[in-house]
This record gives sequence, structure tokens and C-alpha cells, in this order.
Amino acid sequence: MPATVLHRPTHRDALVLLEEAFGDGRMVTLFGRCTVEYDGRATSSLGPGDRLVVCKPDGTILVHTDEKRKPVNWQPPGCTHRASVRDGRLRVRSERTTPAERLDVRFERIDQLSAYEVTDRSDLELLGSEEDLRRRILDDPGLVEDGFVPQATERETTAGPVDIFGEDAAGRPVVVELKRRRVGPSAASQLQRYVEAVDAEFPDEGVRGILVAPSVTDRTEALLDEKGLSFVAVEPVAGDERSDSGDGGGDENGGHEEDGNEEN
Amino acid sequence: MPATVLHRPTHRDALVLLEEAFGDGRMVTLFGRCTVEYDGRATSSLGPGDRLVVCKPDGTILVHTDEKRKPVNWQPPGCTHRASVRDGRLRVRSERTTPAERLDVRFERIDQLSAYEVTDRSDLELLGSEEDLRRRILDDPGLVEDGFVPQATERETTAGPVDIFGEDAAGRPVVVELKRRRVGPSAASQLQRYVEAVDAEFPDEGVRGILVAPSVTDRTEALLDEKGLSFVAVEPVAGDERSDSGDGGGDENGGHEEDGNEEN
DNA sequence: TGGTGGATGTCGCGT
DNA sequence: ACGCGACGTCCACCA
Repeated sequence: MPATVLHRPTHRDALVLLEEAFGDGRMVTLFGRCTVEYDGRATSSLGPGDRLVVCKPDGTILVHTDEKRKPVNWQPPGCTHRASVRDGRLRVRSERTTPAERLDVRFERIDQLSAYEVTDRSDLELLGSEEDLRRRILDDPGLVEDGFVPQATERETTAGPVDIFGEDAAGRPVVVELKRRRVGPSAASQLQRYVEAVDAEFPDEGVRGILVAPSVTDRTEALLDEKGLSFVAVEPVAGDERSDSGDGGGDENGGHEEDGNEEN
Repeated sequence: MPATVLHRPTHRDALVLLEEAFGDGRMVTLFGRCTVEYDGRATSSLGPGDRLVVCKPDGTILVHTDEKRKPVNWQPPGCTHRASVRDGRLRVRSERTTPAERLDVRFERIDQLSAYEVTDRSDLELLGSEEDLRRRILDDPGLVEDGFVPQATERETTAGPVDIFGEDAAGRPVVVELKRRRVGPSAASQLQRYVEAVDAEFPDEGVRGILVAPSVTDRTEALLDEKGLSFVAVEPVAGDERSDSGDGGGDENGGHEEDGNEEN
């Protein structure tokens, strides 16, 4: 029984299924009119409205409105959720400690409650992260600069770990900070902190700092100049100069389409 | 009709309701076994598994597994979603430009499809943000330092906007950076950037920088010292010294409870 | 458990 | 549209 659904259940019927599902480790979705109160790292209050509430077996709760990618309220994994009926109304409460946080969802009307058996899970494979950029640089250090020799990754300094530490053609220490996308001032400051820390380790050796990213903003460029730091433009993945390549077919007719010969 | 649900629909039946719902501006949830491909700012691939897919009328798509608060895949608001059936299988595609991004969800099995009419919406009221901390300081500048006089908020500098700009008792310029929670090295660097920028505006006036937050990490403390910056401990909301007050009742018995006299 | 930094971060606000 | 910084950021990793 992969999915159970109750249409416009009473609050008591909803309670029964909810507790069953919480016990089973099933994922639950609730849709209806509700209010939400949160207290913990901050405090928030949300008046009545129609929302989708998702309860995961790992303790996560999400409250979604019809807009935006982020939930309007939530509780992170590891929380304990509990359902009850007060004054004839369903209430879902989620709590945790460290930090102490509580979320209450009170339903005025329940349109639908579903419980899902979740069995399978695959791992996400992702390409284009900073990790991929690092691999690219280590494969071909010349992308940073001719004669650059990487010596360590995540090298510890008093200011924190340096993405890539190495030497330039002249044998001077080089600190490389990697970013997978266009960067702002904070990246320049981060690099500067690392360079200062390494500079204290290697006095009078003229430690250099190089920011490697697809691009930088103007203000960041100025900041780098000011601090004597460099910038080198590299994309996180090889052929990716945002060339908008691919999509070689004029398909994608809108409307109601059933079956189609186009691959992809 | 606030909620429509199809239990184990055929892929074609699902298609019909999906397109109807996309057209109506209804919110949709799909549960079933699917694969997900994403290409855009990065590239990702997710093998078969049981997931909850949420499609919002504003163009948002979320793909949730049974774990974690963040969706394993998603598309932000403003995207265009479209459903089709290929080789007898439902596919939901979401696309946008700037940046060019595409998400494909292909279903192997559909356990449930629901469409919800979302009518009402209230605004979230939140307490304890940096904004609240700012109000606290402006109400009582002595929290920062005796004799501190705020002169401007969000004051522009070449390095960006300063949270609170003012003068100390001796008439020296003061840059205040606010953080609602315990801070790390990046906040110290941010303050330093602002102080340098203001210092260039007021040469030889000895511009001061003060970080106002609940607390700082050790390394950040050292960083502040090194740069001649100060730290002042202030909570974002008044009575909030994380005193763990309240909860003055031994209620909260677990288990199946229907109705209860406890308020709250 | 806390520190540190990445993220397809998202989001709002200003230019 | 881009720049910039906040966020109840979340999250993995590591001491």
C-alpha cells in the first residue's frame, strides 16, 4: 500500500492516520486551511491560509504556500512531530532541543491528508560544483598560471583551510581560492584572510593570492587590486563557457501532447 | 472543489489533470517512482526512487525524498512547467532562461496525483531578525557603547552599505555591523571592508569598527583584535538571553490524545 | 557539539 | 538585469 489518502477527513480521523503514519515512518502531506506559530531561533506567526504541509519520517516539516521555493515555515530533520486534537481541531507540533525550537500547525479545515510509503532512494550525481573546479585545476594547473605547481588541497592555516596551496614558477607560495560562480567582495576578503595567514607562516617570501572563478564583479575586482591579489577566469566544468549549446531540434510544441518521437 | 485527487492514475489520466491544474493555477503534488535530470547552473542526475513532487502555480517545482529539509532537485519560481507522456510515461518538464535551466521528472509509476485550489494567504510576521536588532540599537544606542550616536542606517560606502554609521563620545566616526546570531570570520572581514572604505573618506580621524552580535567564535575574536575592531554582545530581541524560560507545565504526555485542557 | 565554508543556495532591495 | 547582503539559511565535513 504505497499511498493512503483521506479526502476532507474529520480532524479525529486525520489524527488517527497521522499517528499511524508517524509511527510507520511514512511521509505525510496535508492540505488545508491552517495557522502556524514558530518559536526558537526567531519567533514567527502566520495567519490563516491554505497551505501544503509535508512531514518527513526523519523529522522534517515543511509548510508551503502557493508561492516561492522556500517553505514559509519549517522544522529541520531530527525533530519530533506529534499530532493532537484540541477543541476539535487538528494540531501538528514539531519540537527539538539545541537549539530549542517549536512549530505548531493548527488546522481550521483539512482538505486532504496522504501518507506515502517511501522505499527506494538513489544518490544524486551532480556536476559543476567547486569540487569539480578543483579537479579541473589539479588536472591542468596551467589553467591558473603557467608554471603553477599545486602542493596541497584544503591546507590548514590559522585563518582556515586553503582550497589549493602551491608554488608559482618562481617558487613563491601561492594561495588559490576557488568559486564555482561569479563572485562578490566576500570571496576577495576570504582570499585575503588566507593570504595573510600564510604570509605569517612564510615571512618575506611574497605569498601570492589567486581567485579562480568564472568572473568577478567590478567592486570585487577593485578590492583584489587594492590587496595585490589576482583573478583568473575558469569555468567549473570543461566545455562550459555558457555557450548555450545543444538543443538542436525545433520540437517543444506546447499544448496537450501524448507520446512523441523526439528523444530526450 | 478545493482538492482533487487521483489514486494510481494512468499516465494519460495524470497528464490530463496536470495540464488542467497548470492552466487553472492550482498547486499540484505527485507521488511516485521517478527519475530526475537537471541541467543549468550545474548538472545533475537522480536515479529511480519514490519521491514527492510539488508544482506551484508560480512556476516553482520541488522534488523531495523522505529525508532532509531541502529538495533533492528543484526549479525556482518563474519557470514554465509542462507535462507530456513519452513512451507511455508521464514527464514533467520545467524550464527557464537567464539562467538557462531545465528540469525533467520522468515517472515510472504514479501512486497519487493531487491538485489544490489555493485561495487565501497571510503574511508571515517574524521577530528576531537583524532588522529587529537594528531597531533595538537605535532605540538604545548605549547598548553599543556609552555616548554612541547613530547618524545613518544603510549608509553607502565604496565597499557597500554600512548597517549603522555614527559617532562615538569623542566624535570619531563609528561603523557598526549587526548580526542576529553568533558570527564567524566573514563578518569580521565584512566590517573591516566597511571600516577601510570609511577610513578613506575620513582620513586621520581614526574610524572605529564595532561588531554587534550575540557572540563571536574564538578565531573571529582574534581576527577582530588583529584589525583593531571591537565586539559588543547584544541579542536580537530584548529579553532574549536564551534563558529557556517559559513552559511552566508538566503537560505534553505523548501518545494518542484527543482534546485536552491545556491551553497553548 | 561547535567551527567553518559551500550551495543549482533563495530572497529582497536597490541601481 | 546585476550587485550585494541577510537568512529561523541548510548542509557536509572535521576537530
